[in-house]
Amino acid sequence: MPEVLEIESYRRLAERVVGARVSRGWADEYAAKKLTAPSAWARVVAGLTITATDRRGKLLVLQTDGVTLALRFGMTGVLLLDGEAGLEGLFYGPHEYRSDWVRAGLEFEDGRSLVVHDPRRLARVEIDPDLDELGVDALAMSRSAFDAALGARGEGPAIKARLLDQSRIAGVGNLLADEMLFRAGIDPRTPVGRLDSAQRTALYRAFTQTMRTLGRRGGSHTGDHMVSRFPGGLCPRDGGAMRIETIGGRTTYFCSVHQR
DNA sequence: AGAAAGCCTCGGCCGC
DNA sequence: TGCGGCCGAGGCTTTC
Repeated sequence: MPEVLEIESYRRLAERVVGARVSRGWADEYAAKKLTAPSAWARVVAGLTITATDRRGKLLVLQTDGVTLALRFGMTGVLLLDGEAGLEGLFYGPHEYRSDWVRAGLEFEDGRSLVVHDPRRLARVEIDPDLDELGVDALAMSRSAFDAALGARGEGPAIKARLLDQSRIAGVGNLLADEMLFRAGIDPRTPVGRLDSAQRTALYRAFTQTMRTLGRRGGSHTGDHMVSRFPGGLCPRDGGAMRIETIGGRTTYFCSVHQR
C-alpha cells in the first residue's frame, strides 16, 4: 500500500516525536534483515534523541543526535504512534490492529511509542541508510529532473518500469504509476526512449497533478482509474475495456482506448 | 487458489 | 572470451 504519499503522512506523524529520547527499541529478525545483526537496532537506538524527520521516496528517515535511522514499510506496513495511524486505516489488507503484527519500534522516555505494524513481513528498519541509491524525490520533481530521470531517447525499458525504478525516481509505486499514465494517456508498455516531446510533457504534467490531487484526496488509492481496477473494468473516461498486464513486474491496469 | 500497493537477487543478454 | 550494465523474472511473506 504505502507509496510516497502515505510515507509522507507517516513522516508527519513521526514529526511529533522530534525532541523525544529513545529509552528502548526492538525489531524482529525480518524487520532487521538489512542490519548487520537482529540485535543491532536495540543496541544502537537506546539513548538517541530524535532531532528531525526526513523522507526520500518511500524511505522514512529519523535524524538523531547520533546515527541516522530509517524505516521502510513494504507493501502493507503502517506507522503507529501510541496506536494512532498516520492515515485512515489500510486500503489493502486487513483494516485492523493486531499486536503480533508489530514488527519493530521505538519507545521513548516520555512513555510514547512509535511502531511499524505490518501483517506481512516486508517492512524493514535501517541504520545510516545509503540515500545515494535513491533518485529524485517524487514530491520534489522538477521538469528538468524528470527529463533526466527518464533518460535519453532511443529504446529503454517500458515507461512504467522506469517510473517504478527507485534509483531514478524515488517514491512512485504501482498505483501512482498507473494513475499518471492513465491521466497522460500513455501506454505503459511504451519504451521510455520512444516517448516524444508531447508525451513527455503530458506525462510530467500528469505526474505533478497526480501527486497534488491524490495527496489532497488522501492517498495512492484515490486515483481516477481506481474504480476500474478489477477484471472486466471499463475506463471511467471513455468506457473502453481496461487491460491487465504485468509490466515492470507489477500488475498494470490501462485503458485500451486512450492509453496508446 | 491466486494475487497483492515493495524490494532484493539472480541470471540472461547485449555491447564494448 | 571477459566483464559490466541493463533488464526481466522470480522469490520473499502473509493475508484475504
